[in-house]
Parts: sequence; structure tokens; C-alpha cells
Amino acid sequence: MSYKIGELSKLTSCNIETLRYYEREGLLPPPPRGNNGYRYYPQDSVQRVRFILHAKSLGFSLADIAELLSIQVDKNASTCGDVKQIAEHKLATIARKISELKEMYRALEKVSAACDGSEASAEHCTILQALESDAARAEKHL
Amino acid sequence: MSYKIGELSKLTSCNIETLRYYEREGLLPPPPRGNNGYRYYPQDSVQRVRFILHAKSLGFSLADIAELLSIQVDKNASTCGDVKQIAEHKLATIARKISELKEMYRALEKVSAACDGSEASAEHCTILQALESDAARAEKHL
DNA sequence: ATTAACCCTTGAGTTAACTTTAGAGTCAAG
DNA sequence: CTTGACTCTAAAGTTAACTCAAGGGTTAAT
Ligand SMILES: [Zn+2]
Ligand SMILES: [Zn+2]
Ligand SMILES: [Zn+2]
Ligand SMILES: [Zn+2]
Repeated sequence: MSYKIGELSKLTSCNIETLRYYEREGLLPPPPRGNNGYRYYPQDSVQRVRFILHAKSLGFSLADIAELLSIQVDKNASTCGDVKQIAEHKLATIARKISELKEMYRALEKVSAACDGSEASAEHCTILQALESDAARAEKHL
Repeated sequence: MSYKIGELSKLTSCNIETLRYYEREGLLPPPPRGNNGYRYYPQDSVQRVRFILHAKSLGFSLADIAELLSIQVDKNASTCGDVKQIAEHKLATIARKISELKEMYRALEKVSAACDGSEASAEHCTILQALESDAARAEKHL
């Protein structure tokens, strides 16, 4: 019916101490405790933790994630408009990251494609030449 | 003909201390010094610094960036194949980040679209409901 | 010649996000 | 009923990536 911290840790591959840390930081709601003081996590904690870990792997800070997750806590204090605004701000952030990554991908891809990847010395490698002179081409738009 | 550190700092919006730090960390080649001990940066340092800053904003660690930039230093020690392999590993990393971000974007977009963004209390906001129960939908693929 | 704005180095301080340590209680198996 | 695997808290330690501070030369302008 519920998980002890070690179980949640295994299910999510998230270190036990990190789980307690996330609780301290307000990312995980404090779960009910048993008479022994143990944390007994409801099942959806697994999804919650995975969400945190994944958002993190996408470059969101814990503060970002807290904002995303805290929306639900502010419930009574906010309007639908407030909530939607936060969501859309996040969407814009994600979209910006995507387009910057794409831009960098294209630049690196182009540079990489020009090299034959042979076993010859890299002395005259086109990738190296590009990095030396042109690596910042991806920055053109700035 | 060359920039003093303060000029480079302004041109790149990169803190002076950070520039010296990048030099210590091997991300910026030590520039020639004047008789006064001042650093005199060649012009392409601007592009180099911007490349570092941008790669950073895309989630690359300084170690990642050092790898990207150091390719050019290893020149004689490596073959074209070695170089290309590093480039392609980076490409794969970027591609993975892009697809994960897209996935998260779609999930959040869907949740957000269901909310009308009205001035009514968020009590019954669909975004909140989704976050409560389903925020981790983006994780389905794991 | 003074002074404000630069530059130098070394070393310490900061923030985020953990991770480890220490000391102590709890539970399940043999 | 003891032993090993868990759990608890509070606090200190760690790593990456800066950032600041102290103390002292340099340069350009008034
Ligand atoms: Zn860019
Ligand atoms: Zn090559
Ligand atoms: Zn994913
Ligand atoms: Zn709503």
C-alpha cells in the first residue's frame, strides 16, 4: 500500500539521502510517518520522484521543478490564469532550449560531416580546423 | 589588435574573474602578456568565449566544453577517426537532450491547453489536476 | 603628480545539489 | 534475543562553477 524510503529509492534509482533532501527542499511532500518515525510514501510518490529526476536531466534546476510542482500547492491562492501563465513560461523556456540545441546540433553536424574519420593523423582534420577558426558559428544569431 | 581582459569581458558579457577562471581551467588558452603582466587577448577570443557561454547555456558542463575545445589541442596525438568519434558522441548527446525536451514540451503543452486561463479560482484548474495525478506522464517511456 | 580606472595574484567565500558521517532507534530472521 | 539490514536526525563535507577580497602594480587623464 505504501513504500518505505528504501523501496522508493530502489523503484526510482534515487538515493535515499536525496529523497530526504528533496523533502527538506519542498519537492516531495512530507509523507505520513509510522509510529516508528519511518516515512511511508503513497504509491504516486514513484511518479513524482521520476518527474523530478527527469526534469533535472533536462536541465531544470530544483527551483524550476519546485515551481512546476508547487503550482498544485498554491491552489486556493491562485487563479487559472496564474497557473496557466507559469505553465506557458515553462513552455517558452523549453522551446528556447530546444531551438538552441538544434542550432548547436546543426553547427556541429556540419563540421563533423566534413571529416572523413579516417585513420590518418588529425593534423589536417577539418573538424579541428573548424573548431580553431569557426567553432562559434553557432553563435552567429547572437 | 588585441583586447585587455576588461574589454573582452564587455564584449562577451563574461565576468572578468570568470575569464581568468576559464583560463585556469584550460578552457581559454593563456593569452600573451605585456611587459606589465596584462593579458592581451587575440581577437578570436571573443568567439571562443561566446562559444563557451553558449554551450554552457545549453547544459554542457565545463568538462564537456573542455573536451570539445581540447580536440584541437590534441591534434598531433589523434587521428581523424578519434576526432570524429568525439564529435559524434556530442551529437548523440545533443540529439538525446532535444528529444527529451520535446517530449516534456508535448506533455506540458497538452496539460496547459486544457486550461482556459480564466480569472476563476484555480481550485478546479485542469493543470493542477494534471500535475497532481499525471505530471509524470512524460515519463511513460522510461 | 595625483587620482580614478585598470590590471595582477593568491586565497577565501558562495550556491546548488547532493553525499557522508555519527549516533541512535526499529524490525525480521534464525 | 541477538544480529544484520533498515530507518531516523542533525550536521559536516563535497563538487562544479563561479565570485569576492586583500593587497599591490599600471595607465591615462587632469
Ligand atoms: Zn544561441
Ligand atoms: Zn578529420
Ligand atoms: Zn524521458
Ligand atoms: Zn486552469
